[in-house]
Amino acid sequence: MANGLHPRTVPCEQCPLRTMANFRPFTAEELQFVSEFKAGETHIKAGETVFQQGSRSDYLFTLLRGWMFRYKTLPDGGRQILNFVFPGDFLGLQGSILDEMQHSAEALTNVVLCAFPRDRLWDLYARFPGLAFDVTWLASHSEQVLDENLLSLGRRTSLQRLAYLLLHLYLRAEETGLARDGKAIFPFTQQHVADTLGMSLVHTNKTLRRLAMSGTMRWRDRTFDLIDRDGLAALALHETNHRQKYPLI
Amino acid sequence: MANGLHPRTVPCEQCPLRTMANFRPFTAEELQFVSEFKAGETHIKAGETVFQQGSRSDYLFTLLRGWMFRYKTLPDGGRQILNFVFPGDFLGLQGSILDEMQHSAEALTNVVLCAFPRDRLWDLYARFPGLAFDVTWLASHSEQVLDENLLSLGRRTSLQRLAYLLLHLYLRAEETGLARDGKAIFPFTQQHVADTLGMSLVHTNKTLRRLAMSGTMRWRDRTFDLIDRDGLAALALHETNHRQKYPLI
DNA sequence: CGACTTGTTGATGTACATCAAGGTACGTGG
DNA sequence: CCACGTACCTTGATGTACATCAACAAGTCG
Repeated sequence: MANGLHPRTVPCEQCPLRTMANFRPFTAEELQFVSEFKAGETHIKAGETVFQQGSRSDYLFTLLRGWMFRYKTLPDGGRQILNFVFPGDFLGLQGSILDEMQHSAEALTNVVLCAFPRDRLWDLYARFPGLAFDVTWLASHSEQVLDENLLSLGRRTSLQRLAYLLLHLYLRAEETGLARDGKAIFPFTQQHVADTLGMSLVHTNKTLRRLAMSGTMRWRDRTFDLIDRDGLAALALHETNHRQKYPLI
Repeated sequence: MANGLHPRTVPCEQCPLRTMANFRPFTAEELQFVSEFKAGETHIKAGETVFQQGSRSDYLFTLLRGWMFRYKTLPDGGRQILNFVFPGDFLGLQGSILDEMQHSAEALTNVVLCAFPRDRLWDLYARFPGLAFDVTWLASHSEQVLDENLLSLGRRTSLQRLAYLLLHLYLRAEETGLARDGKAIFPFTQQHVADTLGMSLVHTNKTLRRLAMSGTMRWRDRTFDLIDRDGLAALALHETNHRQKYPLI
């Protein structure tokens, strides 16, 4: 396509996301508008990046298929992963609405994004308040996730942080159809986890080992097994003496 | 007032915030709607709290006058400050739009808030897309601040975090008319800073001491002096060897 | 009445000993 | 080659404990 977009492979009328539990049904008019608002798709291979910190993007995106993450880089090369992006999530709204991006986004798997031209967002607000409301809901919801991550980084121990993150990722994956029956494919490495939790790779590895010994989960070869959901949640949240409950950690 | 709100002391037509640089001018219709949307004011004394984690609030708020902060508490009593709230900021949008609050908000000074009934937010979206757009803008903007804080907590050293936070607070204060000529009243204690940056009070104190020795700022008796803006920014951002530049830190 | 002590509290400053996390180096296995 | 695993030593951050200082209230005495 002339604008660099891929022609659509999925008509909005048959969007697989619409059947997910956390999506409200669209009216016929809304559906038609969205369908026409969608300028095309962006297909990205694992490891590639959608937009770069400091650049402008003409489009807003919705993740249709795959895993991504948003991150920031420091001048010294350090990377902080801000959050993981799941199907249905908005991308590109964060860096205020019209300004330069203050973060980058990278694909963990091959990925399909729906692209919406930024300069027509105003139309959406003017003509479909219900959709505008949804956009705000998404923004405020992702803010809540960031709040929780901030709490993790600031106040939880490395073991708690790790337990919280893995549980959170599993639950999000389950919500979006990327996991079931306690099993998920996690398409990221320990380095990604380290960059999310603000700890070194080595320490992440050691902590992961300790967490595995609790027997609440297993993560090997990209495969995550949630064995004891409540146990993992307890490790994430409570300030119990873990060594009493799990002498091996 | 029957609903527990204070009658308005400031008519929206003369709202002092409207003259601030970062506010776009309202149309007459918008102004009239906002004025009628505002159910009243909430007056809070320093140290009191507007809403509590886990509670529901019937109102959305805009901070009209004073300083506040949002925070979360852990079962063990730990507190993480999520961000500081300045005049013009929204409060109560974060905990998704209609659900339970996932955080609390406390006043650092005596404070005046404008209260808007949550259940009429839909009206705003339906009738004033421009205002709806503004709401989204505010949400996405505060998300950007959270991104930056996350980067701080995850990847910066304690000295950098501290420099970044103080500079950020000063700049926000300046934007909102609470500071000028490099001087501001900071109505919070070292404990607040510690709870924001995820470090202990003792270590905050030591780091603050080191930062003061760089000569880029001074903070004593609630008074903050920004002495060398660029120097402080450099300490916050660059990974230079600070001891070369400021042998005393 | 006013001035001077005394006690209290909250914020800040400093000195340890202890521990969690980092960094480098060098393994393995696919 | 890259992701993961582990050992070693170093550094940064914590926690406890205690000293300082100012603000404030209560009480005492000239």
